[in-house]
Amino acid sequence: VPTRTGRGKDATARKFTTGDRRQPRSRDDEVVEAAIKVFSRSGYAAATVQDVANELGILKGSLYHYIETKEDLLVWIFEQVHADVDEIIQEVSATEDLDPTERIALYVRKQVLYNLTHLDRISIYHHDLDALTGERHKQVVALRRQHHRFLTDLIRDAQSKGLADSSGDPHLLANCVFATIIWTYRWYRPGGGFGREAVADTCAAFALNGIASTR
Amino acid sequence: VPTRTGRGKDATARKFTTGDRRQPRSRDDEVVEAAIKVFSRSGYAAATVQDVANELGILKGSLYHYIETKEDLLVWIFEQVHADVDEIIQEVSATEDLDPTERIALYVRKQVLYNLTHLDRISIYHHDLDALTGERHKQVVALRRQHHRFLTDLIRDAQSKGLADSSGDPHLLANCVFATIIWTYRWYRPGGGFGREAVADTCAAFALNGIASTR
Amino acid sequence: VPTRTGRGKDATARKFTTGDRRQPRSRDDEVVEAAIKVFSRSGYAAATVQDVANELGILKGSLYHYIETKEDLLVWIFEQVHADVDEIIQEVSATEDLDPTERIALYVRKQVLYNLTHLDRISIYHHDLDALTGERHKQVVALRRQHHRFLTDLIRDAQSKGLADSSGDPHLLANCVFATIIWTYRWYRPGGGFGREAVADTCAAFALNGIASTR
Amino acid sequence: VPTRTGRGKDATARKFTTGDRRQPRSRDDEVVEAAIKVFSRSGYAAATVQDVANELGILKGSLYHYIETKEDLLVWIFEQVHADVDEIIQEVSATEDLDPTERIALYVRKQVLYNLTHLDRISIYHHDLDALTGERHKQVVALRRQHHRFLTDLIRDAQSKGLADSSGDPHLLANCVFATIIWTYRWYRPGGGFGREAVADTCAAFALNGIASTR
DNA sequence: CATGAATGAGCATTCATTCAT
DNA sequence: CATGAATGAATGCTCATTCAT
Repeated sequence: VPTRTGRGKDATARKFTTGDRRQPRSRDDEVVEAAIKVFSRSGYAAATVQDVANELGILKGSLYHYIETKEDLLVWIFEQVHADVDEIIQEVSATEDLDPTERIALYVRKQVLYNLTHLDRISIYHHDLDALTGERHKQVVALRRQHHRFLTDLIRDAQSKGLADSSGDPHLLANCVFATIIWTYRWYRPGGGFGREAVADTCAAFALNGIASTR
Repeated sequence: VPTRTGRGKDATARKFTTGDRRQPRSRDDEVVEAAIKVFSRSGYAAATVQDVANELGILKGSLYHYIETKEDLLVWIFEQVHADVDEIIQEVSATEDLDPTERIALYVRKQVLYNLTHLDRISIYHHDLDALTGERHKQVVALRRQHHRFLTDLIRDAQSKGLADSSGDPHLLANCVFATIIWTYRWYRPGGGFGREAVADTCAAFALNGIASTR
Repeated sequence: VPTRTGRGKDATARKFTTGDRRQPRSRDDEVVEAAIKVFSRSGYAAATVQDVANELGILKGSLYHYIETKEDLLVWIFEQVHADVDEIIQEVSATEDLDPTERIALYVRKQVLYNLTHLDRISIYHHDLDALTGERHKQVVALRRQHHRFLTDLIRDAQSKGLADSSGDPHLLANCVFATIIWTYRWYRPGGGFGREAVADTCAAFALNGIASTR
Repeated sequence: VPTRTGRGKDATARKFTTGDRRQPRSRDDEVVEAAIKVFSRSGYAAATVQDVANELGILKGSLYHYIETKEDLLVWIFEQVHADVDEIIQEVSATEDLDPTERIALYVRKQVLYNLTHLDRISIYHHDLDALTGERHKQVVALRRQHHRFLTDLIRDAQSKGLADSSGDPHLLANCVFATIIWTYRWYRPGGGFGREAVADTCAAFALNGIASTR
């Protein structure tokens, strides 16, 4: 396992065109998009820099005008997903007049919808974390811990308000809810008979019930 | 294209010492064990045959006395896990006097316990399926579909008996239950404060509630 | 079986600088030339890709910029020889006012001269045919059959015109003539006392006499 | 190309059961026979010791009870062929009342018949000479030079007696005659329509005519 | 920006050979 | 004699990365 002393090509953090904001699509964006397509197909380890270059219609050597290492591509994908996922958490936090369970349901729905709409990114995000090395890996783990805490707090809140069964440990339950959200990337097939909304609803209901108080 | 024209190493299928049966540990078993250790650490793609050989304390070339391809190691791991997992399903099926939800709870508990006890194998089993090629891949996918069907049938049964909420599609719910079971391999850390039994109980309760009829 | 799924290096067939046409020598040509030198020394099977790279003064890995497989080198050599040999046949066919035996003599002379001038290529061409696999092998065999037929027809023609002994089967005699032509690569040593022209003359006379009507 | 300092396993030269002499078939003979079968199929370089062991129905390691190196197998094959070929020359020399051309014809016939009857050995003998290393290689080359001289002398004799065209150099003509004899191993297919005798006759006639005086 | 030749380290796999049992 | 596990060197091939043009 190589060690990599993250000395980014650009001191300033890259700002990717994310989500819906329409901007003139930069070449950097296309590069990440190509990497997403390729890595989601074969996995980061099995994918080659050549594959990404092919997807872009340029030569392997030319790709190195945009990246310094193959891992850069992975890092940028993670950054992009993180930006999107953070935004979801912000939106859920900003919504007013919700009790904890309603907030959890909203979170699950939104996150599942995002996952189903960005299956490729999310596959990489959850499948290839361990391909990140050194500092990069630590950073992502730290961020995920934050997400975990966000959900754990909501669950604890729900429990204390009697809206959720208090016999389960909030950490364990949070993991179960995350399982419900995340695992979708492994089984959902677009155009396979289930609409995204239906899946999001079912997952939200399942998770909600899962932690529900069984009065 | 000449590759792989018979002269197989052993026509008869290998029988691995699986589960609890204590037998004189064969070298083949040690090989698989080493592969499990190595692959679970770095992933199949990133792991090298050299790594496995090192783990065994032999040379890379010597390992080829036991295998024909690196993929063989993966296949054998899958076979072993499959044997174990099939057995769980058999046991759950053979248990008498259970209503569908009780049976689901038993299945979740048993399977989660197995996963937590064999985190390494299970990581590989769920992480590196796509590294299998051709016929092997198809076979595993087919077997998993059987497992999916086993659970789907139980859920449908529970719904028709009023033991589960009928508003969710059994297929989607089965995926959610599997998520709960499987995802444990990604977050559970042995010795991290939660006992296996506690986790199994929580997961089973979560899954049960998840599909339960709530009123 | 995944091997070789397209993404070929170059869809268009390579055109090698063959025979006398003097052109700016392309790197591809140098690669083939190096392969010829190496393979003719030790035989295709015993030669290593490393050897060819050494001959070129580059690293083994660099050679793979030009080839996809070691076999490619062999194929290109065969293509080159075939182009040359076909041309000889064309020239012999195009020559006017020759009776069959004169045409045979011309063919033997030309072909022997070519062989002696390109001993290295021809050694490979006749020694390592069986190293070609699959379709490639079939193609070469088919082409050789054409050459065989060309000569057989000439012999038959000569026999029917009373210019050759009719008691010998044309196929067998063609093989004997080919033996005379081809085997030169095994015994001729440049600078060994015999000039190419002298050898060509002797071979032509030997072959001609060999099939000639003796009375 | 490795260098091998021939320290034979047995100081005394091995005596193989050759030709028709019926003796209790020793295990050594079987080993050589197996090697002949295998090497003639795939060539010495491409054949593996394992292949030979398989052919014998024993394990690779066991084969090393009979040989010291893979090359031993090749050497023994060469020894066997040489014994046979020498015998042919002895017989031709011993035949009385023959003029030089008759003697040449007899030699060609006998040798071609031998080749066609032992295609496998002969293929190896003529194809894999260069796989022999060091002293062994030199010895074989020396022996072949003797054979060449035997034929050259006959041709010179015939020329001086006016039985052959004197315009061709005896050395070159000898090579042409050898070509006719040897090349059969490359084109003759048993059961392919031509009987061995017919081929031998044609070759002898071709060679005879080839050197004949064209008065 | 892009090209494409070159690097060099690494990888899966093969195989002749050895040797304790 | 035979086995089969082990060796160790080599081989074909891949690929991330560099760089002169």
